[in-house]
Amino acid sequence: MNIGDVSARSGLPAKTIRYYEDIGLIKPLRSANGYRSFVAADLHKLAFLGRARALGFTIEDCRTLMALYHDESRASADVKHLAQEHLAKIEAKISDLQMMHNALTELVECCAGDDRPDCPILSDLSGISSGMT
Amino acid sequence: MNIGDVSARSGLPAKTIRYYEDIGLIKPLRSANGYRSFVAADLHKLAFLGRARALGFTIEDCRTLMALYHDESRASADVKHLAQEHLAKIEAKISDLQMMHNALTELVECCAGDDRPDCPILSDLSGISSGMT
DNA sequence: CCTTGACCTTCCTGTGACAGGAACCTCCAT
DNA sequence: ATGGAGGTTCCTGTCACAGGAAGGTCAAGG
Repeated sequence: MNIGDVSARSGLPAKTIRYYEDIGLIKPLRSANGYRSFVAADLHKLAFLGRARALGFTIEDCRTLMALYHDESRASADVKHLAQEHLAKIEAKISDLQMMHNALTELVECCAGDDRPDCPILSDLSGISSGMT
Repeated sequence: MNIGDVSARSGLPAKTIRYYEDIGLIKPLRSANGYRSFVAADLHKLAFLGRARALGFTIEDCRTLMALYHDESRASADVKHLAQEHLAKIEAKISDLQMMHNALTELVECCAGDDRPDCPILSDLSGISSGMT
């Protein structure tokens, strides 16, 4: 199977698949013409990677997860631990974004949004302490 | 004022301040010895940038916001519009992260986390359709 | 006067996970 | 033979800086 087919089946761009080979996540064989030649196991790995990436795991996490997947003697605790650390990072990001969202929403609600120049958003950015809690 | 003082007062790393000059966000004067020489207006701009960045605005957004701030004839609608677009992006990111969080939380909760190899997280990643809703 | 150390300068590289595109090769159908 | 759709490698760009090398500058202490 060529990269185009694999791309269509896995939903991953060909660029991404080549990149994954570059960094050693997959090792497809080569045909005589130099084309990458993918087998079912490669497809399976790519699908695994696609799902792990969709859950937000980093490439290095993916590498570890794949290693664990292929390690018959793994402990599920290791997987769970990795996932929990990842969850903590997600929660931190959500928290950051939520705080930005709250602050920005309040400012937006205070802005008239008309053709006059007065703007609480700019006032806030410029360092006016609004005094409102 | 030298970059170290400005860094301490603004809370921005010296690296960041130099970068902001590189990309034209600030234009501090130079002393005879080649050191950057910051005045109050520079400090004010950096504080503005720091707050805008803390709200998650991109550098290009910051550039626009500063231009609007210095434009006496601006319409607050323009500022509000920019902020609302940014808010929409924040909401999209939160939504993405929230979905990851939900999916991952469910998987983590189903994982025993002991020394046995069986792991629903890996099963899911490998493509097992759990059938559970 | 000399040195030490803190501060400053520029310049180059690396980050994460690819996307875009150039230049070129290969295959299949007509 | 040719045209077009695939494939290949390689280089650059993204975003907002961080890290570090190599070297210049300044004030204080011996």
